[in-house]
Amino acid sequence: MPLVFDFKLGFQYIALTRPTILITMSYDVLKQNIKKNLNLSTEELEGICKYYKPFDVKKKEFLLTQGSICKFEGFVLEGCFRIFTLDKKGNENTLYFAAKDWWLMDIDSFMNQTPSNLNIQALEDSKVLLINRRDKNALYDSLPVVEKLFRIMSQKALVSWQRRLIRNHCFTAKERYFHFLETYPDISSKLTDKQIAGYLGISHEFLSKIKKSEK
Amino acid sequence: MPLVFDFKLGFQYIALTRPTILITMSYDVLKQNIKKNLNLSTEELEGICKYYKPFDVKKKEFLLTQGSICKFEGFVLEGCFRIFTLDKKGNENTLYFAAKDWWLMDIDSFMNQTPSNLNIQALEDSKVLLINRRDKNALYDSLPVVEKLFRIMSQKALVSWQRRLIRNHCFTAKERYFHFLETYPDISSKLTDKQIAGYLGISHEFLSKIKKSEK
DNA sequence: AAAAAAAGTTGAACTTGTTCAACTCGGGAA
DNA sequence: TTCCCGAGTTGAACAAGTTCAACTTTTTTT
Repeated sequence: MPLVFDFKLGFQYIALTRPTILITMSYDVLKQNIKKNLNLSTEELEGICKYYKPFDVKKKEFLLTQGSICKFEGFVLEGCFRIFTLDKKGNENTLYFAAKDWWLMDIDSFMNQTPSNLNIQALEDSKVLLINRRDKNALYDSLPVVEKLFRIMSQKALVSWQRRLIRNHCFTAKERYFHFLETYPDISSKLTDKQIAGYLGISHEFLSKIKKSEK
Repeated sequence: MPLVFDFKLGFQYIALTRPTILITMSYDVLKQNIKKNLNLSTEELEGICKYYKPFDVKKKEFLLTQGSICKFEGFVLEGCFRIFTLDKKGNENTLYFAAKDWWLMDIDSFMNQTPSNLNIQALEDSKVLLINRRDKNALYDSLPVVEKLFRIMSQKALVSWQRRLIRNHCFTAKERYFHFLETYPDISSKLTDKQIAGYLGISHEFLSKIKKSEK
C-alpha cells in the first residue's frame, strides 16, 4: 500500500494511506458542497477537484497536533473529526466537529505557516480529501473563481461563528445542549457525552446532570 | 435599563450627511488597511476606494437595527461603533466594537438580504466609508483581485472568532476582561464598563466586582 | 445651573456550573 | 475469558456569575 503523506506529529508518526478502492463517486460530495456556494461549470468543478487527493484516516489518528504546522486543507468524505485545543488546565476544548460534507482545516496555521494551536483527530475510520499549500495556491492562480468560492465560504463560516458566540453568551448550557442536538443530529449521535461537553464548554459531569434533569 | 425598541429603524429614516470637509486623506486609512492584507498597485487601490463613499454618523445614531436589511458594508475612518444584539431577556450582547481602521458590517444580512439580527450604533461622532450592494458587486466584477482581498480578510476574521470562542471557554471573566484591556487599549478607553460587560458576556455588576477585587 | 438620566458600586440571596471522589457499566485488548 | 480502561453517574462542597434593590456618582439635557 503506497505511503503518500507522512506527518511528524509531535511524538507521533502518522502514515496516511491512499484508499484502495476507487472513489470517483466521492468527489460528488465535494462538488455538491461547492455548488451550494457558487454555481460553477462542470469544467470548473473538475479543475478544482483534481487538486484534492483522497486519504484514509484511521480512528483516533491525528491529522494535526498543537505545535506543528498545518500542511493541508481538507474536506471530509466519510467519518468524523474533532478539532480541539488543550488548555493550561488540561481541558480539551472542542472548536467544532467535522463530519461528511464539512471542511477541515486550521486556516491560521495553514495561511501563515505558524505553529498550530489545534488538534484534529479522527473519531472513526474516515476518508478525506486533502490539498497542500502549494497546490492550493496553484488552484487559486489557475482558477480565479476559486477566490470567489472561498471568499463566500469564509464569509458564511464567519456568520456561523458569530452566531455561536452569541449563543454562548445568551443561552444556558442546557439550551446550548439541546440546540446542538437539534441542529446536528447526525453528528451528535456519533459523539460521546464527554466530547459534546467539550464542545459546549462545560464539564462532562454537568452535562450528565443536565440530561438527568430533563428525564 | 434594557434598550427597548423605541428606535424602530424599520420605519425610522436616518439621514446620513456627507462630510463637509474634504477627506482625501481619509482614504489613506483604508488603503493602509488593504495593504496589510494584500499588496496592491496604486491603480488597484484607487479602483477600490472610489466605490466607497464617506459619511458622517452622529453619536448614538444607528447604522443598522435588528429586523431591517443591511444595505451597506463599511469601514471606520474615525470614531467608534458597537455591534450588538438584543436577546429575549433584554440583554444587549455585544458582538464587537469597531473603531478607526475596522470593518463594519452584517455580512449575513448584506450577502443574503435577509433581516439582520444586529444593531450597529455609533458611540461617538464618527466618519465611515460605505459601499452599497450594487457597488460592491460591481467592485468584485471590475477588479477580480478584490475577491482575493476579501477572501483573505474573511479568513483572518475567522481566525479571530475562533480564538475568541476558545477564550470564552477557557478563560474566566476576569481573565477575559484584562485580555480585552490589553489587546484593545485604544478601544476600551472609549467604552463604559457596561459596554465592556456586554462584550465579555457578563453582567455589569459582576464587572464592577472584578475591578474591585483587583485593587 | 438645575433636573433628569444614565453609569457605576455594593451587599445579600440566589442560580449555574466546577471539582473531587467514589462508584457503575460496557467494550476492547491480552 | 479476564482484565482494565475510559465513559458515564451521582453527591457534596465549592466557585463563578446573576439578580435585585438601594445607593452614589457622573454625564447629558434643558
